[in-house]
Amino acid sequence: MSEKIRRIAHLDMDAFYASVELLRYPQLKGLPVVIGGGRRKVDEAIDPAQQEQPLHRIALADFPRLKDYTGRGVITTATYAARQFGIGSAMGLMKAARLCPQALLLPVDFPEYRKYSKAFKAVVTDIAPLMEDRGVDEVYIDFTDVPGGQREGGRVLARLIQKTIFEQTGLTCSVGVAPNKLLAKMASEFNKPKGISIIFEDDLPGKIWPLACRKINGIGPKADAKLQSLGIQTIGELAQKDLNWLIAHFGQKTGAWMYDAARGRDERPVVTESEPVSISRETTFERDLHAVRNKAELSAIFTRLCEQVADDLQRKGYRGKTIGIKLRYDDFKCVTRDQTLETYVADAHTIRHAAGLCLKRVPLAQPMRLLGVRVASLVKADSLSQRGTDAPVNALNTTIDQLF
DNA sequence: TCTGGGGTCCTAGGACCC
DNA sequence: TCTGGGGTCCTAGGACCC
Repeated sequence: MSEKIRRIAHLDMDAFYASVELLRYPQLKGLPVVIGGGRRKVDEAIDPAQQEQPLHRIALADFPRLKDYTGRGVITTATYAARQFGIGSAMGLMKAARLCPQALLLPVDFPEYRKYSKAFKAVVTDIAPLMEDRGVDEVYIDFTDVPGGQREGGRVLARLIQKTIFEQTGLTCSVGVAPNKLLAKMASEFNKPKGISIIFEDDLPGKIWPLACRKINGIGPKADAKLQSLGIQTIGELAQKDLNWLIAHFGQKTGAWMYDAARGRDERPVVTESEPVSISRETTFERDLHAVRNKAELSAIFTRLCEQVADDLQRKGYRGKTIGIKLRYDDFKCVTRDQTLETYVADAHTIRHAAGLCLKRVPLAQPMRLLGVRVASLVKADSLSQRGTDAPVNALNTTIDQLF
């Protein structure tokens, strides 16, 4: 019997939101469909007489079209048929409407996607318990010690998971299995949709080095542009640079990380649980607002954001002591301010007060398009002193808590 | 009528302490 | 008086990801 080797899988649902919508609206199969905006905004694109109807009861001919949409918003997902028109995710809806006015427009329905997300993750953990959640449609799975996880480099187990997810949810996914997360993530992209890719260490020169550096999870547009300006296009070219050269150009941490990444090295474990670092709410306004001219409107939005954050904190059982705001001006420039309090809080009033002080430290002459409220330095509410929600957490309290 | 919302992590400077 | 460190916390900005 051969020795066990580390086998990490990355599983990525195929066109997740669109696939969930197609389960509900099979009549949309093959048509250009775009998902984006909220139901209310999308409603405005429907005949007023139909607006109270659930979408599934609206005839295909009456479905909202991209051309009838007005306002801000971006595309979350576009079906393959829509992509043929040059439409892609993160594109503005208005721009997409110019490219394909007749495309059908569906509102984003997060509760529905979450339902399917839970369902497919339950299938995964049933079969392989060491799963790391990477968002609504992605997970890492440690195959190493799972029965069958070593067979054919992980292909047998990947096939089983794929098949069971399809049986339970009707959704398809792609899986990459490799010696670590870095390579598994790249491998899952290889044969989309419904793909399985198995990568071993020896595959590095043949399958990884020809790829663009941008395929490395963690190299984004900025780092890629800088690499290109240094004459590096592929991961193979990156792997030819020595450590000190990379550190000189990208800094100690990033340089060393790039050096390892290009060699397919990554020791990060699959993490099954983690605590949140911050909780926030933000909103882009329907139109740009000005601190003086639109004071009442802004104030109402600001209060609502604080209430929502407070509600999120309480619902999830956290308190935080760093309160911050974020705003984006009409020219898309962004500023943040934050302030750390003496105590951990989770109530809307305290948050609103602290966030208000932050807002006062920011230039407000320019019209803005977005406002956000954030609470960080989180602790679990039940880990705090018993003496009620407002008990100060100062040095003395901490000492007492530790003593008893 | 360009450009959402919710996150994490890193850097870098200053304050303050040892 | 001058000369260094190291460590932690706080704050602002930015890259990146899903």
